[in-house]
Amino acid sequence: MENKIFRNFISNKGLKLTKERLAVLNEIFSFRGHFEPEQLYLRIKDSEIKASRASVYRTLNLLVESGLVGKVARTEKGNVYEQTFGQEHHDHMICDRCGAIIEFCSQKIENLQDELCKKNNFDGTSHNLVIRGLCKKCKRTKR
Amino acid sequence: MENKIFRNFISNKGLKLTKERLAVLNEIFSFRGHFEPEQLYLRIKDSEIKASRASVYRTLNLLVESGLVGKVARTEKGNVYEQTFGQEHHDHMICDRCGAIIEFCSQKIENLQDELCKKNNFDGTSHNLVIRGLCKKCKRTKR
DNA sequence: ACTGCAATTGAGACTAAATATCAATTAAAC
DNA sequence: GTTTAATTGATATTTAGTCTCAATTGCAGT
Ligand SMILES: [Mn+2]
Ligand SMILES: [Mn+2]
Ligand SMILES: [Zn+2]
Ligand SMILES: [Zn+2]
Repeated sequence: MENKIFRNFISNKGLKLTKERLAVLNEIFSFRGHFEPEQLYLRIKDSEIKASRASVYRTLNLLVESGLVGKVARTEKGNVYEQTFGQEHHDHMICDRCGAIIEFCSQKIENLQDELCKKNNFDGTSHNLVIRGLCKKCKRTKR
Repeated sequence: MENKIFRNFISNKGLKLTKERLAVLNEIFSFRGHFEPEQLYLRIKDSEIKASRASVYRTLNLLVESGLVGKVARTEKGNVYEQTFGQEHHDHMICDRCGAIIEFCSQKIENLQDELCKKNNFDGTSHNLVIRGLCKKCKRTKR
């Protein structure tokens, strides 16, 4: 399914459907959850059809552009991504100490955002809400 | 005023009030708006009392810890900061076509975020909400 | 199936933000 | 003034991500 959408996206842009791009796509959609480019590359490096670090980064950008993958946040270390196709929309809390990521979704907040867009004559298509702080565990071990 | 708060913070932590730290503080509070560490350093390098790049970064962290300065966002390029003392908190809508930035603040959303943090046992210290789409002007000229 | 060619790949060079090192300096407590 | 631990700054280091470019490959046209 995501495969079909990607093929469509690639062909629409006049690009080529390479085995490396498919390798990245398949690796991402072989599991659920958040991931960093480097980790993704390490997995692909040891898989059947490999792709270089450069290709992983390049394909990742294409996937974000296609809407199949989303950039969750930019942490101290780097970017964090997740598959978005077939996933419920949600936002994130990120622990500044251990990097733990908590997912949440508030329909009330979503509605208020829509309201604010209307009030500002803004045609909102996407949003990104990240709350930072300390997770339950790290809050206890503070200082 | 911010000067006094900083002195207090420094002395409470058993640190030293150096001319370099004061130089960074004063430079930041000499203007309003967002800034990047490198730009700040370049300004300080040419000012009366100088400070090295290392000291600028180190002092910036202290200022964030003290609450006088806030980390606005982590962009592709690096961190963006702003003075928070005496400033109203707000979030942003960004136009994907022309880059226009609309600032807004919703106390209702803020409250809902606090609620969600409590529910998740998360000690939230900051948040970042960006809504993307088309601004009033670009919505009209669509495609 | 063959050809032509622009798009793509990958190894490694490169960039730049941020941190670490450490000898020399300095704030401040006594 | 003396003492001492904190601080500074020049420089080295780290590292996520981009860039380069010769070799390769997907694919449109025949
Ligand atoms: Mn998520
Ligand atoms: Mn806000
Ligand atoms: Zn944590
Ligand atoms: Zn616009």
